[in-house]
Amino acid sequence: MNSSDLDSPTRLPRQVEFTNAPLRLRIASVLRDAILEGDLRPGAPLTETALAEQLEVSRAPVREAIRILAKEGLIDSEPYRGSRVRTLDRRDVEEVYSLRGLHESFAVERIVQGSAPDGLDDLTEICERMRRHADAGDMRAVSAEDERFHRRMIELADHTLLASIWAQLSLRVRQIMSLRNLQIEDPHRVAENHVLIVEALRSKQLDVALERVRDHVREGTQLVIDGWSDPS
Amino acid sequence: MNSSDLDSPTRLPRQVEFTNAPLRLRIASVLRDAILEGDLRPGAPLTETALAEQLEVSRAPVREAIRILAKEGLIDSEPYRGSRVRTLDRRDVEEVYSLRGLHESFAVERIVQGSAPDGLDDLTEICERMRRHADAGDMRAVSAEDERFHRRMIELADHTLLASIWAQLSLRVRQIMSLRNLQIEDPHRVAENHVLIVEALRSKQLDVALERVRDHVREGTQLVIDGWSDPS
DNA sequence: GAACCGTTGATTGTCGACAATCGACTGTCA
DNA sequence: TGACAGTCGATTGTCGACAATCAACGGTTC
Repeated sequence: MNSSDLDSPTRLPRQVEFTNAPLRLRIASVLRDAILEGDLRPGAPLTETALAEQLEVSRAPVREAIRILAKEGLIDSEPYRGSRVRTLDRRDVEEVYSLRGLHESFAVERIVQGSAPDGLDDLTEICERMRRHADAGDMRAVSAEDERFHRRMIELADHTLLASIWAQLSLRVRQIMSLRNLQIEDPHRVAENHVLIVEALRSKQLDVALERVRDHVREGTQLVIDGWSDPS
Repeated sequence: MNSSDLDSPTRLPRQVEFTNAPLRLRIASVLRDAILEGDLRPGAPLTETALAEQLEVSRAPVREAIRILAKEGLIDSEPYRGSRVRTLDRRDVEEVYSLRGLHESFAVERIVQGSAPDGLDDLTEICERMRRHADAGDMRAVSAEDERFHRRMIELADHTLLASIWAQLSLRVRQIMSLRNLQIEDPHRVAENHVLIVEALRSKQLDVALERVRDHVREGTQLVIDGWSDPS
């Protein structure tokens, strides 16, 4: 398997540290990226044989990679029937975002209760970078920092199981983001929202922090849902 | 693969409908039960070759079964190093139960908001059975109904993603239950607690319902944590 | 024409063999 | 003695071939 398979243009330069990880993980990574970037559209069939040929590996690791992604919720598999990229309807979007809100709220509670005041500095840093990118009009970079912000926030909750569930949700969120039609969000407003959350966390105002996180998620949900077109 | 493998005494009579499901699922089921019943203790190594021989199948489906259980959080796998039944320390227990509380609370919110008033009858039925078993002193049956109660409650929240995450948590809870040293819970009290929850749901008193669910989970947590001995 | 029933092609499921990796062991050398 | 390189055994990783399964197709029968 050599890179630049599965997709003609640029792909898979990052994460070269995978060099001698098990093949299944590398393949899973390739497929995951393809799905999250929207190169593999929902409903697209993933047949083991075809993928194995394209990637020039045997079916075994491809098969395992597909299973991995199935467990991550990015792929639907049916015994003896094959696998397809999972399709997302409005209900799926609502479910993902509602649970996202739930878990972020939980994280906020734990952060306010717990100590770890220095970890908040990381969040502030991310906010600053986000604002700089917003000034530069680099929406892509803003999104990247956005994701980093929330992941770091979850980490600060110091809860392994929460983090692992969050990781799954986060994948789904990314898939949704890659599919939504329009992304008309004011980057400066986004950056400001995050600053407000950090401030509330820092001053340990639980209610305020919860309110702001919920607003933030609600806002994102609304934006995505509004522009959503179901695969009907 | 014939049943009564992997464990000399009685096992695997239930779920015969699996007859021609893929082998990996049947194997996963066998292993899952073994772990959940405590037959496979935490830390026990699971080597593909050995299991394949014991079960008289090839390594491929065993391998996939192990992967399935790894994703379910019952097994720890390390590349090239092998797999072991996951060990649980006090922190794991706290994490599992805290998330359990979070998700049940979320379910309660949705049930109170949503319609589905007839689904609550199921819960009432389960409570009645639970009480009967409590009268008969059949603690095992009470536990079974307990689990059924909570699963049904989650279903009533009508949230697919929640249900799937809950299923994972539920497995962990069962593993914990199978390992805890003592189970000194008054069955009648347990039954009564569940009745109270249903009443609050029926009258749509969100705050009351939430409080009761949280108390219920907190009670269970305390009971388990107190009798917990870390693998040190 | 509709229900039934093999056939067929595509796909996944299962298998046994071989390769790659890792940790532990061992023997050497300073 | 202690550090280091090489070897060895155990285990997982990968492979290609064959078997099982399923849906769709087409022919047969009534």
